[in-house]
Amino acid sequence: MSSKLPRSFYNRPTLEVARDLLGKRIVFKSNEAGLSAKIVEVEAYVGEDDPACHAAPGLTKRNEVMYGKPGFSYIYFVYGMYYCFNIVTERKGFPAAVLLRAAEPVDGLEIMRRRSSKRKAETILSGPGKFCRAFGLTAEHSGTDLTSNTLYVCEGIDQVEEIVITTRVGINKGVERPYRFYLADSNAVSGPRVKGPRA
DNA sequence: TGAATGATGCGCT
DNA sequence: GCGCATCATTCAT
Repeated sequence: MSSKLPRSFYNRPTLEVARDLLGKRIVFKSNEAGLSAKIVEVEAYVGEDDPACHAAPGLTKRNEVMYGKPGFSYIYFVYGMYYCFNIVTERKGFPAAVLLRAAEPVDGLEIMRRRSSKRKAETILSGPGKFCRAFGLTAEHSGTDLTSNTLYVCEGIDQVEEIVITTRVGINKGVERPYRFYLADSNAVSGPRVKGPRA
């Protein structure tokens, strides 16, 4: 078992945390399964001044986790059927988080495949809704401490190579901000690619 | 291979 | 009511 990231990792500027999460491994242990995956695509949502951030309207019941301590999960329900998994960043009181958009299966592929409508490994976790469905994460898991032993991030296995920085996907406000990060050589990235060869 | 669209429910004005 | 940090399916090219 490799080393779990400490809370200090998350208590930093959100754009740095987002970039540094690429290549790391997300781990979820439940009664049903032990799952893990390599993070290949993320987006940053940074404070009340970021119009696309859920904290833009100020503190509400829904977004209160983002105002709390860094290193906790923020999971919300969207479009009537999907969940999105985020990691809270920066100091308590400053609302910011990193959305996990895509990953590559490492452990528990068969269990993820059973929960997915997809067959190929590289498509099972290629999207924020698909990631939560295959991992079995729901609103029940929002507010979980990522320094716990059930849900956490640990050091990556492979060396991180080229990182692409571009604009976020699926939003209508704050579209110009370059807050999306992905690994250029991954075939599991969900959204549009800025450049590069086709898979 | 890409554009359009329906599914489906919650939070907030 | 409307909009939403989505996805799978359907239809067109």
